[in-house]
Amino acid sequence: MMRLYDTAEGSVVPLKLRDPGKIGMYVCGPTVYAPPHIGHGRQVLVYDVLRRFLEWSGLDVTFVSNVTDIDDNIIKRGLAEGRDPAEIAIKCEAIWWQVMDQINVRRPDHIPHATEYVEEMVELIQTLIGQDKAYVTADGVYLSVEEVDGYGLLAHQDLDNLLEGGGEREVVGSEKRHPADFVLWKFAKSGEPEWSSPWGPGRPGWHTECVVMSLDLLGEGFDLHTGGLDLTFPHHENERAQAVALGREFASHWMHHGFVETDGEKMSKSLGNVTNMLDLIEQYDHRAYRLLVLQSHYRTPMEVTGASMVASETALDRLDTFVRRTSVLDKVEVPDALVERFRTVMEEDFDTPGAIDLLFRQVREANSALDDGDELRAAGAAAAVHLIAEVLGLELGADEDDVPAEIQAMAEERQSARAAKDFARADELRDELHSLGWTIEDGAGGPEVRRA
RNA sequence: GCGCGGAUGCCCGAGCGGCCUAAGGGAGUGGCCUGCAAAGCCAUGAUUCGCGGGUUCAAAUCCCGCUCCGCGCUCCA
Repeated sequence: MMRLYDTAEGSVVPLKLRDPGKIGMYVCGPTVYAPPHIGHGRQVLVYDVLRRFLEWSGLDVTFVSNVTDIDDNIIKRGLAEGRDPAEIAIKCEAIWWQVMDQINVRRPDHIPHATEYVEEMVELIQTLIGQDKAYVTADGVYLSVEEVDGYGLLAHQDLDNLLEGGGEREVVGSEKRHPADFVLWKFAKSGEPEWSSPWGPGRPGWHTECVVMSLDLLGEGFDLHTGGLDLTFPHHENERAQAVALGREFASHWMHHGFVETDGEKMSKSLGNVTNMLDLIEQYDHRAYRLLVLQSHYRTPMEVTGASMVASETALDRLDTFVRRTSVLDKVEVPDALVERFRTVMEEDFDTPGAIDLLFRQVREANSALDDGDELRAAGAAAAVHLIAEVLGLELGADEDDVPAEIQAMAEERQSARAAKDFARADELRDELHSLGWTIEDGAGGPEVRRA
């Protein structure tokens, strides 16, 4: 039984399922107005791994992640660059999926777009107005937060506290009934994209999107709602508020992941620590960031620097070398004890660092066994490594390039030189191969040539 | 100001009352192996867990105060 920290509860609790054997999860997806950054990267990686693990556990997972393609940020950028906001959204979404493919993040089962759900959103707002839980003002339609039981559940603060302090929330000169009331429908200013509604042309508010789409695709009382820590309030609070106002059961479990930090150091390409996923993938092994994300617990802040990316790549080399070394072993079943350890670790608040720990221990176990000539023991540990890596979405053992004839010839010449104890010539050839981008290692089974 | 979370070796990062003489990864050092390397293995590395108090037979882990950092209270993964 999976246990997860629930933001509403403030503690780790069993993840209860509405329908046994099935789980519906809603992951707040991107607003497509810029390329994904490493924060998005952590987000998609965390939930991609969770999904893979839940499926491996035998659950039938419905994974929904939206694309926000109506938003102030998109409009703002369109205005600034004199472009059609819709075109920006389409382009940015294309880049998003391109990045997802490159980092081996699986596509959601459903990808609802805000633009496809405007009618349903209007309907929802209409219902709320009919119940006098929402009201129309000069600039839009607002939800009356005081009508909502337990508003502040996720924020862990009451309404008064939420209003004090640093926020720039509009209070003075507003027609809002309560300062915390939030917008469900924004009337369009001239030049802005608009959809028609009974109250006037405009666009839906961000918080309305996700309630409508999650309830539509996953149904009332769905299992798991996730997102970044920053979405807890107001976004998720306000989604819930609308559902509660409507008298509908919303998500039963709230999961939030921590932020990515960069040591106060400016992230820049020249420093080798970049914030943009496109640059990150270009500069490092596309699996390196996944491994890095996996190595820290999803709820704690995580440090990303060029150095940690390089460290992650080196660890990946170790894993790839291991896979190469063990590929000749007979395939055996993963020992039950290891399967259970993996499951136990992961089920306790999604402890991926614990899983990575287990993974590397098995690597050492197998290498050690191999050094001792115990292939059977090595095969079991190696099988565990493959299982864990697969469930975590880590692709190991990169494809080997074919060795060209001339490279092969040089390797053979080196071997002859070694046999003749002409080590000077042998080392010369090894250096030459290296400068051509090839590595040669003398293993137990003879020299092995591969791409450096 | 209020709320939530973080501070652990050279770096990343687990641990969250006794199994901690603190996991795992990366870097370093010594050794085995190797013609030399590489890979791999073994060993080594925090007597200490931001600071100051306290509780306890026992604290990195609990409580109080403080410092610094992040997030939220406005759009944000």
